Amino acid sequence: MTREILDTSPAPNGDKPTLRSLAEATGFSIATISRALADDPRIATKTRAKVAAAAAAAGYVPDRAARRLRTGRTQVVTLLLNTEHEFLGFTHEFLSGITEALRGTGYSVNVVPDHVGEDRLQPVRNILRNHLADGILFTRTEAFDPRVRLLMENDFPFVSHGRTEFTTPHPYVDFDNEAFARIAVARLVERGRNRLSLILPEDRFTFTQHLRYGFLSAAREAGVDHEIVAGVTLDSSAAEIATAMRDGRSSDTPPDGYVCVGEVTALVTLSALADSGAVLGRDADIFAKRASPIFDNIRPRIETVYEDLRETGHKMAEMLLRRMAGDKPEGLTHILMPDFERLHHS
Amino acid sequence: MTREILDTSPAPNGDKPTLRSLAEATGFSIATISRALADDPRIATKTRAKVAAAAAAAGYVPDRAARRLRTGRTQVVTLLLNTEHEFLGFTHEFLSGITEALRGTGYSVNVVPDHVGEDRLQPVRNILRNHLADGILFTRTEAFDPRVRLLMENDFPFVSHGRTEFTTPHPYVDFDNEAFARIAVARLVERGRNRLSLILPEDRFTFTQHLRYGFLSAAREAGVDHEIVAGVTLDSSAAEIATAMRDGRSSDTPPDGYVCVGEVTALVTLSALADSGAVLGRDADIFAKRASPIFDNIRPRIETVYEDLRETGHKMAEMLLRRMAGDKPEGLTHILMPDFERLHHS
DNA sequence: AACCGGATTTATAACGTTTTAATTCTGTCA
DNA sequence: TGACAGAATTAAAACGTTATAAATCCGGTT
Repeated sequence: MTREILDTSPAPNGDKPTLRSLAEATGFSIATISRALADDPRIATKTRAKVAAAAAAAGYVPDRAARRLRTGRTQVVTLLLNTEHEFLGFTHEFLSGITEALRGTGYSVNVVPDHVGEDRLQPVRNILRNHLADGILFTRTEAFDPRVRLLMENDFPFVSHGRTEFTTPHPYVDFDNEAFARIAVARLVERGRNRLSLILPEDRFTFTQHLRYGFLSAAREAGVDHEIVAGVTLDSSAAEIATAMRDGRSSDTPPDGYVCVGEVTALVTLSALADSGAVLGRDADIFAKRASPIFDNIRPRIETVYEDLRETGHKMAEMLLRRMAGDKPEGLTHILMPDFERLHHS
Repeated sequence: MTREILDTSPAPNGDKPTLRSLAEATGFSIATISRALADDPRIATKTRAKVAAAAAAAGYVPDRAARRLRTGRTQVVTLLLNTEHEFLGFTHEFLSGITEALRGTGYSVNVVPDHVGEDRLQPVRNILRNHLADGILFTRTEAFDPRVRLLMENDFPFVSHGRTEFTTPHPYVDFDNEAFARIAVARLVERGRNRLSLILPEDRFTFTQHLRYGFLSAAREAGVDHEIVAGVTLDSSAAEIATAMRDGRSSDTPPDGYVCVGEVTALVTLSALADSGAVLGRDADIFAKRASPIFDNIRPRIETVYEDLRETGHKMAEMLLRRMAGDKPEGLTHILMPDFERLHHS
């Protein structure tokens, strides 16, 4: 009878160690146990040691729900992840970097889809309103990204992948896309190319401007012809990009140097060249940015530079940890440089 | 004075609607509000309507921490994700499928790294012990996967990507790798190839056995020579695979038909062929499985079949939802077939 | 010997839910 | 008129934590 009544407690409990069970085991009160585990100096050192031992013996782990309810802290980091387009391998490397940095910190990663076409603010509002996370990471940052504005207004910890043009500083990790574009132009010009072509991402993203500026100014400085392909972006389908490429090839003066910001674009360019009878190295050259090792095995070989997304994710998560711990946003920025070395990434 | 004391509540609250605030607003008790929102038939229909209206007006959303503490349900699904190796695009497509299926269900995805080299059981134990999720998804399933055993013992909801050889049924989604291997062999043989070669994943994974069986039996039936490359697996570094490939090419009777289970292997094979002076279509052919659209733009073209990982993730999440809702594991299995159609995946 | 102050400890009230057991309302029937 | 069953509501406890405010303890003074 009695056991039936007791049995109705919501969590079967079993024997999960809790502050209460530790209190009973050690003879101290729940409050003392709690403080001792937090290493509160008001608790006698000897007591703290005893409690720590008991906790270890019982394998005590604080209940996240209870702590969260009481403190309002979730111990969760949300990643707003674009699930439409991907830079090959982006998601994998990026996410791996994040989980790696968060390992052992007690924080876990929560993935929420971010659709560029829809309202990008909605998931953020949801997180803010219901305190669904202690911090946010996101990608594909826009020049005046509304998410950045909203999060700054609420003084909510976040790190963006990519800069913005807001004057107030905020934590970010970015790749130096301007430097990439300049390097790409320089290398192609060195090879004697003088009609350069570039396909940009959508205008809204900040890095699009960096790429444009780097490409245009380097090309002007070098005094070579150059074009930014119209009507198509990095996120266009492979088929659309292929069509645009073919159109370009059939011009009287087709480009002879291609700067490719993504792997898909690079492959499409490569196949468009092959399909139009042009020979790489003779009729044109390609310089591409890549995030995965596959280009080591693409033939003909093309020159590439590596964007380390694992490192990017790692750095972003580290910064977010600091920000959540209360650090001021000021110093928390990092810019990764194009990497020439990483040629034989396993 | 008084306001200072009131101000010490841990969550600033602000004006976040809660059961209590709804109770005050409507004049009903907290218990009634709770039941009304759950559509409990014991509450008068009129009352339920009033409460629903008030909740909607206030934009009430139940507090996850409180509900979790009370009920023990987390509303979280954990994905054990391999962060070492990746099938190109695997993570992105798979994760997208999962989040898509979970959209609007109130469940969120939590990503926890799974290192095949280390103890794969540890994250699972952690989740079970501390009730960190209501369900688990994982990949790279082994024939007698200890995670499956542990989860079944605890009657904890999960869906594996890949089958096991346990006799007790459990939910899974798998790709028909045996069919893939048979098709690959058949196509290569049709093209007149009679010395086939295959690089397998590590032996521990169930799908390795399916691939092996499909390959060996199809090759025997067709009466062609065949080999499974020794000393190297799908997860070996590109460099190691390349070396093995080159060794194979320099034999007296090099293979003339390659079955490639992953994209990296296919690209390495392609580059090894090119580097050794062999011409695709004349000296050898490749048949590959792919999970991303890039092969449309690889030249020379190779024949491929598509494994839809977005669909895989979607199905797995759907099944997990059913399982968490209490469905029996019996019917919850699904096997995806190799897809020939998906040639121009955007 | 009573007392004081700093060092330790503890009772207790939240945090926002769900749910058991009890209570209050209805209208009906004797 | 009063009792009563059924419908509708509610008080209160609990989930496991943290933190406020109050209560003990102890050695050293007066």
